[in-house]
Amino acid sequence: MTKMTIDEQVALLMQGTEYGDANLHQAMANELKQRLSEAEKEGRPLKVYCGFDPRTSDLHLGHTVPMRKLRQFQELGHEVTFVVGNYTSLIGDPSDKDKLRPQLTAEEVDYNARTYAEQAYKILDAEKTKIVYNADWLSKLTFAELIELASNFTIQQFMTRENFRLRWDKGDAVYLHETFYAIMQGYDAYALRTDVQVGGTDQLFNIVTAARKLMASKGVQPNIGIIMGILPGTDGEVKMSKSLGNHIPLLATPEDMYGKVMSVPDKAMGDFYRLVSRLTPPEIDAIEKELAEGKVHPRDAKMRLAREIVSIYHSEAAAKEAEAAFVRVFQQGDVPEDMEAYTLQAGQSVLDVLTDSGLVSSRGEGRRMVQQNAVSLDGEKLTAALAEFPGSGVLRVGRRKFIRVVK
RNA sequence: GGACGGAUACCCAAGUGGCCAAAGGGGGCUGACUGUAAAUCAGCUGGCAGACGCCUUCAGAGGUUCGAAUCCUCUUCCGUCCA
Repeated sequence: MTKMTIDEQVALLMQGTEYGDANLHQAMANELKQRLSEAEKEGRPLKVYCGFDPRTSDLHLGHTVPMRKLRQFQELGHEVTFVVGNYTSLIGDPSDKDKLRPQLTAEEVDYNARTYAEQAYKILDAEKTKIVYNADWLSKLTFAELIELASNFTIQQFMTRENFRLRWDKGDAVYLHETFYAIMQGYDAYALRTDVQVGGTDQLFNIVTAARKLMASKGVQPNIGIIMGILPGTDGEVKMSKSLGNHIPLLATPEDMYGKVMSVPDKAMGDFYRLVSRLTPPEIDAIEKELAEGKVHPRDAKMRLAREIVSIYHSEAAAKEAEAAFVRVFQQGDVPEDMEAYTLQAGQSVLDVLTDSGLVSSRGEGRRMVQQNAVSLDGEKLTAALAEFPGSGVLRVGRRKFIRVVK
């Protein structure tokens, strides 16, 4: 990447951030700018870190938002540390939930941490990434030290946090150990002596309140918080999450990933561009301007986005192929080029084939699909569930389920 | 430790002896319309059969009853208030 001015760096690094408060945003941007120039004068890179909670091994696009940000720092020549929260995971961060999270076993955390890092290297530059485990320092803290750390905070501070507040007001349990999470995260920042900490809006309190306060009390310069906006799911409404079923897994096939991106509502396109693409602020501004002026069809802007995302996790070639398949199936109403084959058995009814091939999960659902005109063979609607299956061809159920039936 | 209240299908939530496979909403699916977008409209949304009907399901285990998601007992989990 060509050398950017400090202002350009700040613009890039603040892209996609979300502080929920203009003053805080401005304060962080100012501090970042100042810290960048200090570092430049001293001829050192900024130390940047982000903690990852390895509670799942199946990452999706939403998890990559802070990683993307770390990558930007790397490209600007800064030093990135990837902190695996193997100790904090034992507690379970209460931040993004209105419910208590389950605690994981050490083995689960360990397994997840490894697969997490592997997938993270799709985004991060492995050469330039340092991976550390926070159990290395957190497990050594004594009770006396914890008391000292904890004395920086009041119950009131925690109770003003929305997620605790909500639970408190609802009369739900707020466990004492949940408050340790913020303290531990703050201690991470202190232990690493970093300039910048990246995290999602759900980490705002941990990063901006807990970490900064704790660092200050320890006499080190508080870290700057880069608080990333939340990536919405394929519904465009709420946070991407596997449990809500609106996620795009990193391990999705190119076609699937492409299709899922295309199904994202237009209104969420900007968030996707800013949070999970490699485009720079000026490039994104240009796209949004063209969209606003009607020079670009929203569909085409989204196709570009889909291509971009598939390119990151697969390859440019795979993205082109996925796009071709998408155009073929959904824009031209044709069938995919390759699909699974199913061998027709003698005497099978339409319903038999639907269930046996796994296109539907029960005979009831199969009947429903037929009744609802969702089943076709080579483009001909099949309207009798119990009729004998006509013969070989491409069997389609709904918009996106296909199978090749052969004899 | 004491006194209460709760656990219903993917989620929220009604239902307090038969008319309950269980209202309503959300979500999901299908169709129409589209740009596989949004919005909108219509239908579907436990399993088998698809005409009647049968089976499994309302935290778990027993019981009362011709009949229980609904009543009783015990168990598990959760919450509230008091200490």
